[in-house]
Amino acid sequence: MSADEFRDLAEMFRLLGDATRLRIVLACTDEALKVGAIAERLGLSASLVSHHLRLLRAGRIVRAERRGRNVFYAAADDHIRHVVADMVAHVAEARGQSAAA
Amino acid sequence: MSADEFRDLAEMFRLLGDATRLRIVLACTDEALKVGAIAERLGLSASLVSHHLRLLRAGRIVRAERRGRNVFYAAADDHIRHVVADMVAHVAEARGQSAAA
DNA sequence: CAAATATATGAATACGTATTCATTTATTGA
DNA sequence: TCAATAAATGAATACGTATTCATATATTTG
Repeated sequence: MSADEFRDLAEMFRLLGDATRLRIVLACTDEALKVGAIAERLGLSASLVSHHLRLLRAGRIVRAERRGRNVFYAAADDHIRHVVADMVAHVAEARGQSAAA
Repeated sequence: MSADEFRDLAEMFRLLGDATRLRIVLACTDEALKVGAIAERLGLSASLVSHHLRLLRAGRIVRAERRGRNVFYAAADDHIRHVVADMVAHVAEARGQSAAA
């Protein structure tokens, strides 16, 4: 693995490792949502959501698309969706197998 | 996904999201290594490695086995190995496809 | 253009935590 | 038991960053 790949890998884990950001990512994995909708759905301020979305976009975990005065966010690509789904599955399996936290 | 699963998921990402810890995990994914060997290989103090290993062990990402005065660490199970390998592959693919950071 | 709405941004702060250093606890061998 | 080696631990610190608040920018509508 190259140094660049390692950097990307650590960065991706880091971005997903914050509970608020992870909730945001999970919220817009299946459907594109506008900032306000994410904020409302998760009970967060639009400002906070926007700040996190900027980081997620910079890390190419989500992509943004402007439609009128709204900006819709969604998982950046199938890789992201796949990775997140895999991790969810793995955690579920691991829990099923060998007990709790 | 249950609240417990979500907690585990975020915690796992968080633990892997630190570059030093990620290096440690990658170092002992394929073979069990003693603390000193990890430290030497990565150019880190044994103390720092030990601190990180404690967190990784608590998060059930690595497991420890004492042999004499050494303690060997390795990836906790096949789930962890699989997850890490998947992420590495995904990052490599993503880079191959759509450019740089 | 002015008002309204949605999002983004900058600065400030509060909080967590990675790292270091000093010390302590195991474990082995003399 | 004593010395030596390996690992773990606690406290202190330095650093990053999540969150909030105030403000700015874009976009549509009257």
